[in-house]
Amino acid sequence: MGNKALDKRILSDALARRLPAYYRHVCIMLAEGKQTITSGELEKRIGNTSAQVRQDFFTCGGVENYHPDTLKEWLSGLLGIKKEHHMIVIGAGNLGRAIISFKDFNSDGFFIDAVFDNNLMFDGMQICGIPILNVTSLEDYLAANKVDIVVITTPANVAEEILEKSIKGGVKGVWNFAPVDLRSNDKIEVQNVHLSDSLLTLSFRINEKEFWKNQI
Amino acid sequence: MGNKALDKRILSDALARRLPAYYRHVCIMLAEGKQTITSGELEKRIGNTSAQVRQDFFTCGGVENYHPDTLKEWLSGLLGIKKEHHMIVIGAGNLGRAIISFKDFNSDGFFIDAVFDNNLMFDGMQICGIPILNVTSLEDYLAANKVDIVVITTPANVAEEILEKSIKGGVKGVWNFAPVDLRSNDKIEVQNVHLSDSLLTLSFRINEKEFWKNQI
DNA sequence: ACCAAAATGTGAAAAATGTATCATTTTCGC
DNA sequence: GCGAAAATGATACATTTTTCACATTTTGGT
Repeated sequence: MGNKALDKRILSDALARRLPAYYRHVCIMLAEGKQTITSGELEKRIGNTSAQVRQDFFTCGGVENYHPDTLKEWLSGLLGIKKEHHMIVIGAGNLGRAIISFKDFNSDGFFIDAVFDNNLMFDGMQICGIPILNVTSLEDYLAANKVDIVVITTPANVAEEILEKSIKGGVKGVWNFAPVDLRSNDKIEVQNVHLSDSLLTLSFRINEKEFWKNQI
Repeated sequence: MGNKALDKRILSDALARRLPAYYRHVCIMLAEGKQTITSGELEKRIGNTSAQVRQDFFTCGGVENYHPDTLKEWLSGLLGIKKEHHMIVIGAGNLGRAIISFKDFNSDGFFIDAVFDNNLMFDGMQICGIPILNVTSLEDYLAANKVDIVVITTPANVAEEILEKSIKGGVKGVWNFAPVDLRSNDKIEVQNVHLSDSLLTLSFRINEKEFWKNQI
């Protein structure tokens, strides 16, 4: 067989970041009514080479054929989209509300069941039909309900504490927007987003480009 | 000299993504009143090895010393933080509002001057003191005002069009939150964020972990 | 001021990632 | 249904990225 997926156990971050893009473009092509998808077509749309697309698919165990439905099904399986994911959001600020109002996820089986905040003012209120609960009840909630993913949109100083409680509550993953670097471990997966960092990376690229223009 | 920064011209994405984290942690340490920073301390806080920190600094041309102020100053220079950056946001939806209400950037010289939307209902309104303008006036605005960075929080189908107008308007960078893969070129730098992709990557990691648990 | 301990800068080795190649398979027009 | 053209799967190769090793420099205690 010689397939890397079977002995490596953990696929590279680079690949893990490309997979959702493959899924996204396959869904678009499916919606466009395309009958066939080729690695060359994915190359054009996504920007990486067709060889890389094929290599990625190979690394992931290979797909039966390149029909849009097959590909979507196969990628769904890899990404865990077939299952339902129950999420809660910690922090009812602007970012929290923005994430709740995103409708994109729902079609892929991601559901937000509750929002938690420490501001008593919110008590009993709802956002987009989702109840806002007091964060003091978080542990009880986790004990009583199945929660797969916790979304952290709190300030930095409480993020670590939320992570601890999530682990104790048997949560599988944390989607962290607080500006701290939470770490994955064998109990929980963490995805740090760091919006500010991303803006600084952009600023860096702009700066770098101008620097080289001046050098010539 | 043999310093890579001088002949490579473009630093790797991996490094470009780490730089903001260095900056963030140096700022925290500075606020904590630390007198000295070591590569080992950055290792503990960020998670990558001290060797990588040193290698990264070396690749970027090297820093005079590891005093917090020097480091912050040096990283600021690399990231282009010393200059003022004028930004506008396209799309006054939830995400747009969330970004506008972020106060984190301002301290680093990033200012949001205006918001654009195609919904006439918003005309004349403000968000956090920032005026909402009609998107039809975007081109005129770009011609009349210095805009460094355009933030796209629109639906996917208009993102490409906004990019074109940004290029024509002399904008240096685009921070794109629409679920399309806009590309950088020699006229403009693009940073795609793709929140949904990041959630799917998390889902993939959770799924992958469970898969291997079942295999043993 | 001196010595020991710790930290840095740098080149080179090792590991990881991406690209190119090509035999085999599939598709498509006739 | 046949043959040319195109696309894939898998290996080999090249490049990039990370880690290692260690001479040199800096720090901190006595």
